[in-house]
Amino acid sequence: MVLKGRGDEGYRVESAEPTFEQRVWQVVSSIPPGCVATYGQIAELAGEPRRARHVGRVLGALPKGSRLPWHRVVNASGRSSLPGAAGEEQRRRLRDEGVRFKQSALSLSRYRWEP
DNA sequence: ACTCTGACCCAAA
DNA sequence: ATTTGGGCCAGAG
Repeated sequence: MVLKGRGDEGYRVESAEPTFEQRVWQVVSSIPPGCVATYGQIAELAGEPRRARHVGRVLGALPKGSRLPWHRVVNASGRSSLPGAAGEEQRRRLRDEGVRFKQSALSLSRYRWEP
């Protein structure tokens, strides 16, 4: 249970409805192996269309050894949005799940997760 | 209080 | 195939 101060409004308990961040975690964790989802798709599934960017921010804030399958999230063009080594790491993990790349881009029509 | 910057997206040009 | 402009808004300085 998390208590969060809000200045002049005292404290409130954050355990009732999940925050956007928590919904993102939930959605990402349910992407099956060998499938991918786009940032925009995650945002939409989390109930906040047009907030794709924030999904990226949430994922970027994940703790180092997170068990969340962050590598299954790619951008709308089927590419990794991570720079350099991180991007290669993501592609490596996806290849390990059977995803094939064509010049560092995968086919969304083929691998996109459809809940 | 304000500016800058994004693990983004998409329609239009 | 590429570029551009607008939408979005939480952090960091």
